[in-house]
Amino acid sequence: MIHPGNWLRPHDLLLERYGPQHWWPGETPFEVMVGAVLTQNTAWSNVEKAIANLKRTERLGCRAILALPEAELAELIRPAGYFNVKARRLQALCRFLEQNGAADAPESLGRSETQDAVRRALLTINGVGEETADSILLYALDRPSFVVDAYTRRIFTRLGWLAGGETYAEIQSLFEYNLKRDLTLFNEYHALIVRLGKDHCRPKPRCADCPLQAICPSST
DNA sequence: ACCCAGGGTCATA
DNA sequence: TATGACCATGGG
Repeated sequence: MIHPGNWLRPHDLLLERYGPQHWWPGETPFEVMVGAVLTQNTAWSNVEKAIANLKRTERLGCRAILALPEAELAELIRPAGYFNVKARRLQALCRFLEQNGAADAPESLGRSETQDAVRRALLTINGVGEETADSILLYALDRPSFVVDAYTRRIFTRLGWLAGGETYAEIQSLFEYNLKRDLTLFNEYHALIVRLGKDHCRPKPRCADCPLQAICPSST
């Protein structure tokens, strides 16, 4: 471990500033899963347009998405970018849900299995990598899996708590080892990291008025 | 006209 | 295991 610091402190500082985020922005577990795929390397504002199209046409359902020709699905999600790739990924996800008896109740996926088993299963879906799997686990299935995204890496590298070259699994382990394994904590922590990232931790940092100034070396 | 966003896959070495 | 090309829209 590079940094022996208090890994809860950033969470507390962010919570103080921003308040509870109550993530994920989505009304149902299935919508969360769809959003997790659509937001891959894509601004959330674009994902919202795509999800709005699915809702407007009453296609925001597992069976509805499977019943749609791939090209038509791609057209509906066009604003989210990579629409051909993502149309295939969404149908792969829905096929997986159906094959696992969760087509009519996505939130029930893997209820009788361990978290690790569900994670490994999710990772077999084409288009579901580590971050997407963890986002689904945490925000759609209520499983305490810590989500690591580009903001997490960037923010904690700037804090000096990461070297920058760590793998996803290494970073996730650092958080999970140094924090109490708690659904609400993991949920809020990642949401707050994204909130901070959008305001202050773009590639060009805006350190002025950053909530983490108290513990950030670049603010001196 | 750039740069970037809440990644993942596949081919290649 | 580790890079690099590729996927594509919309907002700053």
